[in-house]
Parts: sequence; C-alpha cells; structure tokens
Amino acid sequence: MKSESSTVIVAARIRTDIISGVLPPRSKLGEAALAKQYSVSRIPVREALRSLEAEGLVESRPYSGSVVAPSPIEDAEDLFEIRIVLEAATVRRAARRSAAQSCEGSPDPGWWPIRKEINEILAAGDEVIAEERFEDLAVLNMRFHFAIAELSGSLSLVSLLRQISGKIEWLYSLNVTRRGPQAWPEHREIIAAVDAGQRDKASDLMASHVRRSRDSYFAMMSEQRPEDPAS
Amino acid sequence: MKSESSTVIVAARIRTDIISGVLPPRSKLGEAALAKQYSVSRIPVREALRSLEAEGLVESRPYSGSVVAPSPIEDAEDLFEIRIVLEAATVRRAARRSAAQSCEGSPDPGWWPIRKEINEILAAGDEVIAEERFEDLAVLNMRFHFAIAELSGSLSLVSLLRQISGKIEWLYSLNVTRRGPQAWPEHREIIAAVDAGQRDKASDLMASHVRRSRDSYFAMMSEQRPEDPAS
DNA sequence: GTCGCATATTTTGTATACAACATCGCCTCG
DNA sequence: CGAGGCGATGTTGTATACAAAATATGCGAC
Repeated sequence: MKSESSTVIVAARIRTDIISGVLPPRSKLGEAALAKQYSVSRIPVREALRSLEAEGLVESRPYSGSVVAPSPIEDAEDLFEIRIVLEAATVRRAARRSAAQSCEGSPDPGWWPIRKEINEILAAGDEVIAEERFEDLAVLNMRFHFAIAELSGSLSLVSLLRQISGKIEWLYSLNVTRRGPQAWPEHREIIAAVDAGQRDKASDLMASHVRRSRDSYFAMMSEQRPEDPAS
Repeated sequence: MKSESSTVIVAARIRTDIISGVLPPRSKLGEAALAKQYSVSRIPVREALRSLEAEGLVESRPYSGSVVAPSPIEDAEDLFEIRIVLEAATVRRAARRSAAQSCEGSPDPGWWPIRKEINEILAAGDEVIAEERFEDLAVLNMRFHFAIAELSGSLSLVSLLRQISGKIEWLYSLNVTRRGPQAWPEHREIIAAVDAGQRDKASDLMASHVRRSRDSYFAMMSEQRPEDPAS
C-alpha cells in the first residue's frame, strides 16, 4: 500500500468529521487543537484546511481562523441536478474509451487496473448485501462512482465529482439510513454498457440511477420533516 | 481594500500562470523556485499548491512534488454542459432571493453590496466596449458571473463555479480572442430578470447565454483547427 | 451598571531549520 | 559493455520558533 502524507490523512479525517456531522456547521477549527488531536504540527493541519477550503467545506478569514461551512442542504436539488449531468458525462467518456480500446489496439495502460477494481467493488457489494450489512454499502457505492470517473480518464471530471460527492454525502449525514440495496444491481447494467462501448445507453442509465438516488433522498427528507426544508 | 494573505496571493498568481498558459501542463512546480520568485518562504507556496490541487489544476505526489495538471481541453463539452446547469441554478437562486427580499421585509444584509457591485461591473463593461478595449472584457465577464453566484447566497455553488470557471478559462487560453462584445448586453437582461424575481426566466436566459458562449468556443476551435480536436 | 479604551492573551501567518525520501551519477561486478 | 547497487545531491515533508493581528480581559470614566 502507498503511504500518504500527514496532510492528506488529516484532511481526510476532518472531511469525514464534517460530512458525518461530528463537526457541525460554524464549528471553529482551531489549528492548535487539531494539531494536538492528530499528533502533528500545525503545518499539515493548515495545508489540510486549505484543501478543505478549496473544496468548499471550510471557510477561512485571515487572522480569524477557519470554521465549518454552512451545510449545503439548501442546494440539494441543484447539487443532484449537477451530479446527474456530471456522472452521465463521466460514464459516457468511460464507454467511449472502452470502445476505442476494443476496436483499435491502443495500449491504455491505466484501464485494466481500474476495470479490475470495479469488479472487486461489485463483488464486495454483492457480499455485503448477502450478509445484510447494508451500512457498508454507502462507501462501496461511492467507490464505484469514483472508479467510473477514473475510468473516464479525465482528471477535471474526477475532481469535480470529488467536490460534488462530498457535498452530497454531507446531505445524507443528516439522515441515518441510505438508499437500500435495490439500487446496487443497477451498477452492473451501467458497467455492462460501458464495456460494450454503448455511450448513450451508459449515459442514460447513469442519469436515471442518480435521479432515483435523488428522488430517494427527497422522499426520505419529506418523511422525516414534512414541512418544506427551504428556510 | 481588504488585504489578503501571501498564500492567497501566491495561489492566484500561479493559477493565472497556469490558466494563461505561461505554465504549460506537466510543468514542474518546484517549491523553492516559486518561493524565490514571489519572495516568500515555502510555507505559503505549499499551501497555495494544496488549494490548486483541490481545484484540479495541479497534481501532487508525496516526496515527488507538484506538476501542472493536463489541460481539460478534452472535457470541453462536458464542462460547458455542467456549467449550463450550474449557472442556471445560481441565477435561479439569486432571483428567488431577490423575490423573497422584495416581498417580505427580510434584512439580507449581504444582498445590496453585491447587487451594487454588479451595476459597477456592467457600467465598466459598457465603458470598455465604448472604448473598444475588448481584451478587458474577459475579466469583467468572469466577475459578473461570480457576482451572480454570490448573489445566490450559496457557498457550495460558488465553490463549484470557481472550479469550473477556472477550467473553462483554461480552455480559452489556447485561443487568443474571446467572444465579442455582442454578448455583453445579455447580462443586463439576466440581472433584470433576477431583480424582478423571475426565476424561470432568469434561469433560461442564463442557460442560453452560456450555451451561446459554448457554441462560440467550439466555432472558434473548429476555425483554428479544422480537424476534430478529440484525439 | 454600562460603555469605551488600553493592555494581555490567544491565535493565526510566516520564516527558518532539520529529517525523510527520491533522484541522479558513479562505481563495481557480472 | 551493460546491469545493479550505493552514495551524493537536491527536493519535499514536518517541526519549532517568532512576528503580526484579532480577540478577550480588566480598568476607569460616565
């Protein structure tokens, strides 16, 4: 396994704490406190905070420190809308790359490791479903979508997806449960279309997949809070 | 004027150099060199690089340093597609907020400064057009779109727009000219719809505006390079 | 008792210094 | 002559130390 720098580890842990709700919006993120908590100096903490700031999870003002950004819950609809377009684009490019590779004899060295990983993710998901450990499905789901994005070969789309996914995960943290295992088999249809190089089909399937995810989210929200969440 | 930290200044300058093509993709970004260039220590440089990494403009590997990310030119269509949805969303929220503020007596302290700034931007654009200094229009155009996003009051959408806009500016850097001044008056129609609280109209106008921008980009591209840019 | 101001304390911003790791060149061995 | 190991060199990662700014504290005046 490749070892990561402290900065990346600290950023990941703070991100998790924000997204999971351990650190609620407007929480003060004191550098000294975080440094002590993670047993590092302030330098990696500061760099992590800069990353999170660029991701829109943290707000910073000079000489005033960093606080957790307001929750993106007001933007839920817009974020899903954007995610539909974005993920449809990633999977389309993935299918395109798949087709280009099958027809011509282009090497594409980065393709198969990721393609292999997707199979592992799908298998792990099936196992998790069989054992009814549904709480592990969320992270596998995210890994699947990121793997598809990497399959697209486009760094810009991956970094955009990272930003949007973070926010959408954050939305879900306000609820407890997730969309159940009935969504999982859809992943296989998507990757099948990618493998077949069917761009339009892959794109449409992904868009529908994300749309259902969105509808499930809003259904959940209206169950828990019958009143309109806006303001 | 509010003073910024060195980190922010350095990040802005590196970002400009990347987007403008001074630093081509795959350029090595040595920390010591950048520190000397901007007369600061390596700490602000490192923090700036972390921000740019989160924005997808820079790639970093542990103990191996940072390089400029590959150009997003392959993703041009997808980026425009996402931007259409994103900006339609920001302007819709701006119109919504405008309407909410007009009807009720809600304070909304942050509204008027930005609304004022938009007027200044529009006036500056008119002046620039009158004097035919069209090269200054690009930065004003960007400022207009960011101001609209801020008017939406949504930090998540602003940070997404920052990321996408950066990449789209990067696309344009490969050409020299921009979409001419005939697009500028469209901004006034958009802000008029916002002020009137007409969400759908504002959203549709913005979507069309960005679509025309996209079409102009691709027309320019096909002029300069008749062959298909995709591989 | 409250407001305002000066000072003290805390926190952030930056520079310097050192440790860990990668890379390149050279030397030895096959 | 080429391949692999080994050290020199340079770059990145992190810690400590200090400077600058904001916030908190306490005193005095009204």
